[in-house]
Amino acid sequence: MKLGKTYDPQEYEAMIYDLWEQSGAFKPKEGGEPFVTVMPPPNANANLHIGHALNNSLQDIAVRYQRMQGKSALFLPGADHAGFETQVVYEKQLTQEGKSRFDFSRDELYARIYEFVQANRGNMEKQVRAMGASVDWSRAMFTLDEQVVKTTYGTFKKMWEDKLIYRGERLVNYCTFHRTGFADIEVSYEERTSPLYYLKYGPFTLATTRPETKFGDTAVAVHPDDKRYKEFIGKVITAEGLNGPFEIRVVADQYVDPAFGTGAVKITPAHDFNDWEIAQRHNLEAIRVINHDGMLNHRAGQFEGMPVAEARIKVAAALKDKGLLEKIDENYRNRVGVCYKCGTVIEPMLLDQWFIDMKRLAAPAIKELKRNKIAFHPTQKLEQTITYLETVKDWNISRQIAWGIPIPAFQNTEDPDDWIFDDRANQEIIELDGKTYRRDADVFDTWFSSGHWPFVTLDYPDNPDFKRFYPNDLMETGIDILYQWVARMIALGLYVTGVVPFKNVYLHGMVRSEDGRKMSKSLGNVLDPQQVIASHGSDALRMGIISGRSPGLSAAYDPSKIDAARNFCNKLWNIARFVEDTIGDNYDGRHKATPETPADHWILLKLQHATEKMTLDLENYRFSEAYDTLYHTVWDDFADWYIEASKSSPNHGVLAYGLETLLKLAHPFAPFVSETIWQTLKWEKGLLISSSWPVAKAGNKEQASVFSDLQAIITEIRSISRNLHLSRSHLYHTGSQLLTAHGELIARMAHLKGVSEVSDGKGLRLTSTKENCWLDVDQETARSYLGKLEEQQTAEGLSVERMKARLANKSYVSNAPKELVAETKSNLAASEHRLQQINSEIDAFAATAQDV
RNA sequence: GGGUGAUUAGCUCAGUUGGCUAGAGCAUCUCGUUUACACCGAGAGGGUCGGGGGUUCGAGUCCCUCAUCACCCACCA
Repeated sequence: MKLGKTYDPQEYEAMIYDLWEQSGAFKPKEGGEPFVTVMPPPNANANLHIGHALNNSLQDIAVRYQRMQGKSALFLPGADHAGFETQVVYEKQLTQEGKSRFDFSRDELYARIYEFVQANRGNMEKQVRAMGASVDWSRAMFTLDEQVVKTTYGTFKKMWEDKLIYRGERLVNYCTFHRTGFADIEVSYEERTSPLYYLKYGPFTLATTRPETKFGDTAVAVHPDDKRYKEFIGKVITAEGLNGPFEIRVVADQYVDPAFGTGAVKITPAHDFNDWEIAQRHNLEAIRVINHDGMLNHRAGQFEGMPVAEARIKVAAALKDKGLLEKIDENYRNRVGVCYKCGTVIEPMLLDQWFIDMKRLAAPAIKELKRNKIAFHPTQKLEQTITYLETVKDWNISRQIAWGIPIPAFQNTEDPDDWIFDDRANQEIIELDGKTYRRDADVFDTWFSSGHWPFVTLDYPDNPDFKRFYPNDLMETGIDILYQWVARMIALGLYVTGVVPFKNVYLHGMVRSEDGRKMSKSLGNVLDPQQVIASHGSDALRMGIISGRSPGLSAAYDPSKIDAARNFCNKLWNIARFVEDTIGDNYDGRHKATPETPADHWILLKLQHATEKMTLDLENYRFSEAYDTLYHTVWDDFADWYIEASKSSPNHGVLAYGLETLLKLAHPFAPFVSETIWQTLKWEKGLLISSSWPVAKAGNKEQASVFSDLQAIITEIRSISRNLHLSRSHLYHTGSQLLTAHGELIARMAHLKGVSEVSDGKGLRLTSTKENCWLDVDQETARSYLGKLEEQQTAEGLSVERMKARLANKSYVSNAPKELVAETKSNLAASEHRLQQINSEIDAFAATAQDV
């Protein structure tokens, strides 16, 4: 294969992915220690966003690395039916057609959404492929697959039997637009200005933001110690209302803050969470005033059929007319719960729902977490997860939507209290023991079933996959769903399987837009990964997106990093072109990477260090650091130094070995370009994806340090040349073996006319080396360098002073590690030598200055 | 109200257990077409690591404190 001048990802990526897939490399190999990670399932019918790109990249880097380490690596893909999310999308489409979900029965709606999802499926998987994810497609799982449903039902039944699940009428966060309840965690809050109305209630004045709920009031509450109201506690008082006088109880409760408003509060148990709590304590009736459509009901009399917001104003006005409204504080700020999808104000609504007793479910999980059974990256998130599980309230898992897994609970049509579990949930009506049961119309919260993901994907409990690959090694997902998903997976996984579901949790932060804002569809600043892949290639996206990123921290998307990564691919490409050109078509002695020159030793040592560093970083999930090492080893060490040096004396074995090593190190990060190049290596028959992680070959340290000396000389010459605007100067030395041996190399790399031996030095003496050598410049030109030399003299002098002071400090010498002290000593010696060189060079100038 | 994180070069960000002259990419300036690459090469400039205290031989890193920003949790009638 003749390689083009620049790497064109478009030309190779699809082909390479096919090659991998057809080779079976994505499947875990038989036997061996497993490494397992399951993909957080992207929405089946939506496009991947940049967060998925980050997620997939991190997981795939880990998997490819572990695969090359010889593990039986499994990256298991999936697709999410995404319950409510998808239904919302479908509802929008219905709206455009002038229809509403309420035009259909839940079963009809389910069928329609199913078709909708089927029609749009496949796109997402294509995009996962385009990102290079090395997933085992044969094990792909959809969150509505029979396996998932079956296992979820099994858990529901087990929890039912363990009394971890209960059905009850409770206040639930309810969106009157979508007409479904939510879990606490799904409600978002907005700070708003809400008028605070002061209502007259018999002897009380009480402050409320919700006068329209007064028809559901069943008490007035005061603080037990509030002297103002002592006489009323426990009494029933009479107050004037809109429709004449009414009676209401006065209760005392610690919850009431005497300092807020008037210290007296109306209690509406059916529409306020705190009031509900108080009602439980005082045995108060709960009267519904608001219907599921968000309208007031008959309880509100003349206001029946009015939406809440309108009723609020009208009720206040009516109260005012009757002289029952004392005042309105228009500037009151409070936080209002809203639906995270549509922004509709969440109404606390009394509903019969299924709840999970989270205290009991979470307790064993908390215990395991405290025993450090799961390593968190970043580590601080462990503590936060524990705190969350310790304080979490019971979890409402019923959703009044169509798109989801039906709840396998049936109610006796004759006896509302008679609920049974039955997994024939595909039927609406079942008969049992001569009785008729009707299925609960609701579906599960999608997070209830996705809480099973780490094992349901492995065909829990009987499939050998489960026994082999559970628990997972790595769960990688966004930090935004730590509680929503990760915490619940841990609790549910432990409950169902008896083992925590994964050993490591890696939480990536959010990818923000370039200007640092949140990326969102509504802001119109989302970035399509497909576009990045089209313009820069998949590898560039992978590396650019993980570069400089820390777990748990949000960071802006930086296109310059994608550019850099694209250029990096091209650098690799051209290294390959050079190496393959240099070693020629007949090369086949790849095992003889015998170092000869100092440069050979030096690059072997560099490759060894890079391998060690990257291995350590990848083992510890420090992706960005590993990439950084790769980048600079490839670019700075191999391309800029080794290749340039090898133009003087090419060592085919080391060049080939170096290229192979770099391709291996690069492969987890840049799988496409590395594999593409690998396929051009004549002596390699297999696939890079299936090859092994490099084993470091050590170079000789002393030989390597000779090359470091040469680098110092070359760098100094380049610097002086640039500073003095020299071009093609000459270097003289007085019998230096180093310079005699490597004159050609230095001349080439420092862009000199030549290097030659003389009996007496003249010109500008180099100060970075122990060798006696001079750049051939006239006194006039050399003198113009004096300023620079003096700067160096000052800096070097400071450095010497600092190190001397340090070594004079007895505490340092006795407390600091021995190696460090030794290093300081040798650095001091080197520094002193350099200073001496600089000093004598400056003195020489002074001498010649007097001559003039 | 409680909690967590962030504050490092013009911009976006690294910096693992405290270790000596704090890094990267991009941007800037100067030069350069020497048989891989202009998606390039060489050189250079740019930071009192948010402020103030403390611990230590040594602090970007640990402790205290203040400030600013971000996020999470609770949720105010």
